[in-house]
Amino acid sequence: MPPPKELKRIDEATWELPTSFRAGMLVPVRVFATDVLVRHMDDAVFRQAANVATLRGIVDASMVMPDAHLGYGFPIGGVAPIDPRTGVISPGGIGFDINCGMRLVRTNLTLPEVQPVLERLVDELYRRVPAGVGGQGFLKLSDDEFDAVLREGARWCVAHGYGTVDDLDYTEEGGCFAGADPEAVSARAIERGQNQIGTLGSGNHYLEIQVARPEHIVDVEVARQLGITRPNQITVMFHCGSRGFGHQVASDYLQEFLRVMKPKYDLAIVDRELACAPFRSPEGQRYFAAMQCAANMSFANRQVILHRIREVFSDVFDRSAEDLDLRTVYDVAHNTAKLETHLVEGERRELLVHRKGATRAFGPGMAGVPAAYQKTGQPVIIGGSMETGSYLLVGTESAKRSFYSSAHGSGRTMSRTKAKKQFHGRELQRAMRARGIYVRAASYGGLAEEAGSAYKDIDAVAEATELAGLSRRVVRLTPIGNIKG
DNA sequence: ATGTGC
Repeated sequence: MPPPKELKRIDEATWELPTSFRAGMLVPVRVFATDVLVRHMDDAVFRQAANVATLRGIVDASMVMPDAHLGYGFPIGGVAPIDPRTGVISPGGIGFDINCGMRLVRTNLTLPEVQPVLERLVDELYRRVPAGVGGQGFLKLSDDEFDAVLREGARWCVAHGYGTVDDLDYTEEGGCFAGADPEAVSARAIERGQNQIGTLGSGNHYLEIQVARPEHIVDVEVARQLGITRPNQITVMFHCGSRGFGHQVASDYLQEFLRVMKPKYDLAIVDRELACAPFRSPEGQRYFAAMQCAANMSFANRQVILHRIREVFSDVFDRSAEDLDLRTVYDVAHNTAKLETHLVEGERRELLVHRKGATRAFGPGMAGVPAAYQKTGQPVIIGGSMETGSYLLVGTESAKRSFYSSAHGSGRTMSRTKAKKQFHGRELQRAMRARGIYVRAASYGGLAEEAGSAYKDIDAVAEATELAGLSRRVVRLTPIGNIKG
């Protein structure tokens, strides 16, 4: 389906849908994408983004990132800044997988050192990082310990031997959202999440061994400052979130919001998937506190996964993790809502920025960017499909136009069902091995769903992200080993 | 995304 005829081009990679597009729109829809990406965007994305534009308290625009696709209520790749004094908080604008995010880890190893042991490395990682639906971790936490994880996130992990202070310095918010309150979390969510720390999950969650080929370095100087210094340097990237825990938190509050929305707050919504509550209401505040628990659970999850990665590399290379210089380049969330101060029409305003399938992308010099990256800007990670590669980028000053938000991945072009029919897991695994990518998967059906051709062209997404001014490319990372959830 | 849907 072609994009709606009301969509007007503003510049090379920016488009707008005016408020006349549908009844009730308070602000326009702003789409950041190239001509090709806009033409291939599911038309449901425009409809959903227009629905988001009707939410109480939305400021400036309902925004769409270059990799956007259909989501629950909001598009995946959607950004909505909402006034916290007058507006709402909506779980559909954050996603079921709260603080789903990416972590990039660098090593001082290069391809010739890793190639001979690649299969053993991937097999060991597959053994030590549980993947798949319902996967349970090695960490058995007491009720009190899990409570502390929800309050402290990755900080708890580092305090208990799973990582270094350095990891926290290179994690968004230091790996801990400050307002987390476990009192706001249901017993059922805790039951589901308690044994899931250190697990990858399923769907498009993965753990990947990558190589930074010299010809794929876009900005040598920035790459150097981010620790990518050697030709064919090996990196490890993984993508996962808050597992059943975040899913339960989202489900609990969606139900509650649907009950109270109309009778208690006279909130009318155009799609029930946009269920929301006033941010300042008791229900809104409790969801915000529970959502931050899930964000912290997710930071802890990625921190423990890194600990396992260090153990595996250390075993396989018979060298310490310090000696292998296994360091976090950055850990960044792409499913959150955060209170941030932004400049709107010359006025500084505190806004609740919903980012769903959208990466925070702070520019150089901004508070919240690690000291070592103050000059480069915050690292932004765009995860591609397991066959094609991923990008490391950095935030820019010009990203103020998206409230400092960027793309987060490739975005699907083919439904999971269609991909499963078209591809076969086992064959795909064989074909990938022949092309130099060794992949282990929790399920062959799940592997088929993640075939590279079921996704948008990652190069096109990264290029559009840069053209729209949302961030700047640093290096493209190519997979050589992959663990699929 | 998810002990995968009403």
